[in-house]
Amino acid sequence: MKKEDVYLYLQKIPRGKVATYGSIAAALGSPGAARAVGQILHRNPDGDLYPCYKVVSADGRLSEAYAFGGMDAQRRRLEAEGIKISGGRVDLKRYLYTDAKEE
DNA sequence: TAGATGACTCACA
DNA sequence: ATGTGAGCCATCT
Repeated sequence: MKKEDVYLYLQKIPRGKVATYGSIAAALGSPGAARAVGQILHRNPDGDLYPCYKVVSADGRLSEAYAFGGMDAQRRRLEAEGIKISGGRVDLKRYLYTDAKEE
């Protein structure tokens, strides 16, 4: 799994949808590499170029350590796409996107 | 090159 | 519901 793949995957997520660290890792062929995805996003070179705000935890929770303004900025971006945030979480049942690559 | 770290996730108590 | 322990992978020291 390469960080480029993660960046590409992020750009493939349609507007109004989100993905979890685990789903991304799995879609890239490395289920269980959720941490690697986290690291890649953490070392993200350009948060404005890659929609890392569309990535949430397996429970739909946002990241407290979001590198570009924190969970607050992340929530605003998600809501801007029509995604409702309830209690700091999103409805994965409605917004989770998993139809990208599947190798 | 080896060891430690972390935007994770799952299982169990 | 909360706390702990283990597995996973890319990057940093």
